[in-house]
Amino acid sequence: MNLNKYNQIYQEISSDISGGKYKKDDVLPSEHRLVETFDVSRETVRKALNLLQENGFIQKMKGKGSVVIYNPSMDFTVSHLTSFKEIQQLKTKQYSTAVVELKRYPAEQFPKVMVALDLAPEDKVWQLIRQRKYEGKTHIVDMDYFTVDMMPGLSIQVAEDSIYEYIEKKLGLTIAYSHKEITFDAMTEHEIELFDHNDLSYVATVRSVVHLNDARPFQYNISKHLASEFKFVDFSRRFHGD
Amino acid sequence: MNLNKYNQIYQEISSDISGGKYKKDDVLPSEHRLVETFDVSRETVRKALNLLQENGFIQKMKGKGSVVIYNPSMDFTVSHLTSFKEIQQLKTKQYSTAVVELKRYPAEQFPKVMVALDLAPEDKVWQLIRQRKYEGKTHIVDMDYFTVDMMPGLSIQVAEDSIYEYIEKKLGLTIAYSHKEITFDAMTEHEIELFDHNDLSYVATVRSVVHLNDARPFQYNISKHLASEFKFVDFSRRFHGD
DNA sequence: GAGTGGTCTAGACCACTTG
DNA sequence: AAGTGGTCTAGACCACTCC
Repeated sequence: MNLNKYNQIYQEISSDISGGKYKKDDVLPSEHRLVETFDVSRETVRKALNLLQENGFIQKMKGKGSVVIYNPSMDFTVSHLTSFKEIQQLKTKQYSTAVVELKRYPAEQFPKVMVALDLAPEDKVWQLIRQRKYEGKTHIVDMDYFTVDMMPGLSIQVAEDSIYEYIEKKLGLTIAYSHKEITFDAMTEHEIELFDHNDLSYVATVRSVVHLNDARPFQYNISKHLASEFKFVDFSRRFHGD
Repeated sequence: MNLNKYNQIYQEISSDISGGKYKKDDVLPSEHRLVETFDVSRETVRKALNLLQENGFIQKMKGKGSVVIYNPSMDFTVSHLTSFKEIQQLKTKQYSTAVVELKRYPAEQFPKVMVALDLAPEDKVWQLIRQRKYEGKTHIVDMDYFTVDMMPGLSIQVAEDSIYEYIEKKLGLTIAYSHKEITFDAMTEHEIELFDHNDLSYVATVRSVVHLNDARPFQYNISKHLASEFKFVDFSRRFHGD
C-alpha cells in the first residue's frame, strides 16, 4: 500500500531486525551508508530511522550510530489485546468470537457514549456485545458503541469477523488514534453471567475512544478482561522538550 | 535547555493549546503561515507539527489543515503515575514519600533484575522500597533496583526527593525509554503490611525497565498501586505502514 | 581528524480539499 | 484554481565520539 520511500526502508530494516539479521546491540549501517544503499537523500533515511526509534527498534546515538535495542523474544510476552498492534494480531490468536447482542439505541440511552462520539440525543448508536473465548473459556467481553450513520451495514456476520477490516477495506475509513484508560473493577452481575464462571470476580477494564484520520470519533469501546489473564505491555520514550 | 527551533515552536503552540488560545476543533495557521510567523523553513515547522501530532495535540489533514484534538480538561482525569509525563508531575501532587528500605545486594539475589539490568551475579544492586502516601494512606509501593556502580551516591535523602532529578541533574545521565507491563495481582502478605489496610487486597503492578540514551538499562521498577485507586491513561496513534 | 548523528534551509513536485 | 499538507532532494553547518 504505502509507496513512499521512507516507509519501504522502515519495513526492510524492521523486518531485518525481527528476522534476526540485525540482533540486539548490533549497530546499523551509518546514515551515509544507507543513503548509498537505498539511493535516497539523507533526510529520507532519517525519517525511516526515526520511525524505527519511535517504535522501539533502535536507539540513535550522536557520534556513535544506531543501535538495535529490540529483542524478538519480547514479542511473545504479550498475552492479550490492548493496543492497535495487538488488535491487528487478534486474528493470529485462537480466540473465537461470540456475538451476544447487536442492537440500535438512541444515543441518550448512554450519556457517556453520546458525549464521547459527539452525538445528539436522538442519534442512533449500535450497541455490540461480544465474548472472546479461548479454549472454551471467556477471557474478554467487549462492549462497543458505533454511530449507526457511519456503519449502516453492521451485522452479526461482520461483528464475528474483523470489524476493523470492514471499516478500512469496505467503508474506506482510516483509523488514526485513540484515547485509552485502564482500571480495575469488580464484576457486575451481568458480567459474571457473561464470563460464566465465578472463582475470581474482578476484571481489568479498558475504555477507549477511537478516532478516524479526519478526527471524527468513531468507536467507544469497553473491553473487560479477566483480571488474572490480563497483561498490558508498552514501549514509551521520554520527551525531552525544555 | 533545548535551543533548537522546532522545539521552541512546539513549546509555544502546545502551551497555546493547553492555555486555551487554540481550542478543540480549531484549525492552526497553515504551515505556510507558520513559516512566515516563525521565520523558519517549512521542514522545521513540520517537525514541530509532527511532534504535536505524536503527543496528541493535533491531527493533520491533507488539504485541510491541522486541527486541535486536545481538550485541556482531559489532563485532570489522570489520578496516578504510570508514565514519564506523570512521573515528572509527581512533585506537584501531595504524595509524601517514606523510604522503607535501602540496601545493597549481589545481583544474583534477584535473577530477573540481573537479566533486565544486564549484570553479572556478583555485581551489586541497590534495592529501594518506598511508600507513597496520600492523606496518610499508602496508595503506591515502589520497589526499585539500580546498579550500584551507576549510582554510588544513592541515599535515603535522595530517595525521598526526586531520584530522577538526581540522575539527570547530578549524574548528568539522560533517561531515554522504557518497557512497561501492567498486571493485576492479589497482594502478598508483605504488601498487605506495607499498604497497612485490608478492604481490597488487589494491586495493579507496573513493572518497567528504564534505559538511558546510550541504551544502558538503568532501573528496574516494580510499582504496586492500590487497585481501587489505579487508573492508567494513554494516547496512541495507529501505525499505517504497509 | 574522520566518522557519526542533529538541525536547518530553499526549493521542487505531488495528492487532497474546497470553492 | 487556490490552498492545504506529504514527500523528497542536495547541500550546509554543528556537536559528539573515538582514535
